[in-house]
Amino acid sequence: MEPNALLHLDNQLCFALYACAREVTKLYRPLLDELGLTYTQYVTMLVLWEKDDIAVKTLGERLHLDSGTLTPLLKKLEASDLIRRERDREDERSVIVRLTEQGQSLRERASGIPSQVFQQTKLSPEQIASLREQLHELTAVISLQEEQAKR
Amino acid sequence: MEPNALLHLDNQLCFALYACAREVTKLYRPLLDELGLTYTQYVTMLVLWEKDDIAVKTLGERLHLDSGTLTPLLKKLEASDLIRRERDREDERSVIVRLTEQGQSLRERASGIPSQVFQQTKLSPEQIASLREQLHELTAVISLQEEQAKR
DNA sequence: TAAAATTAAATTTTATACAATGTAATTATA
DNA sequence: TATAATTACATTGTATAAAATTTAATTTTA
Repeated sequence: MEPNALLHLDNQLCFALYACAREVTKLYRPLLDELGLTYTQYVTMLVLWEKDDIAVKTLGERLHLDSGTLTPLLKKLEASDLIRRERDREDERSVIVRLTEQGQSLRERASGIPSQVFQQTKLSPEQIASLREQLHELTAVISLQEEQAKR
Repeated sequence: MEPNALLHLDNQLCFALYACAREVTKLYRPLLDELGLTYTQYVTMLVLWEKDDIAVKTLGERLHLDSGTLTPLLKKLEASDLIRRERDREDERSVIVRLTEQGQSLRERASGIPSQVFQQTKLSPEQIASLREQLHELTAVISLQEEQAKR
């Protein structure tokens, strides 16, 4: 093997992931601009479109994001009238997020986005699904490691 | 098919990538802390360890990063005495980056990192290689799309 | 049940990302 | 060859990310 091949950029899975994730995000930008959303705001809305009336904590677990990222992001979505934030009366430590009418209806305008991006990837639905599952598994393994590392 | 299944978070390849990339980066953090590097600084050093004496432009193409990200990052690496930045005398528009002695020698301290991370992924070398190649291909396809979109 | 521990958000700090703009140097062209 | 176009980098502004700290609320426990 070549000397130090393990340190070569193109041999790093981490870099392949890092670069690919950013390129894919870039594909969304022009589409999301029309909705007035950033990519992170978009995935936040995806979660809420599936089920709103959830705590910031729950959102964070779903998105792998903590309050340092979510709090300002949610305030912006609230300023755009897409969501409302309200303290949970049962447990005042929690903040509950719910969609406004506008937030609900934005879903329709977003509904065409996945297929538009899909076309640009030039991958088959099977390739997409396979890649997605490999990544989900890897993410799950790593999340578990990090969970355990905390103890 | 379920209504709007295309908009479900777990069906998005983009989110699988986005979440996985961040989790993998988190795995590196404790290891890179010992070297005093952030993840982006680490991949920058990987490029330079392969070949230094290159322009910021070249670095950016290799890393898919622009000067808005690289300029401050390189200034920090210079402040840490790992690199030097110098105008190209042949073409004063370019800035050439080269490793210092310290930058060179940091390579040895970094050499064990890839295998340490590899172990934590619980993937076989073949699975890693396969996933990496799928991501490289997808990145290449998308980069090409974006290249063409500019015209 | 009062004190200690835990939890959920918010805040602060540091470091990316990237679009848009500015500037200086270089190259192309009328 | 003067000027227009291009190029490389730096700067500015906006939006993440994530660690660390703070605050307020809730739960556990001695």
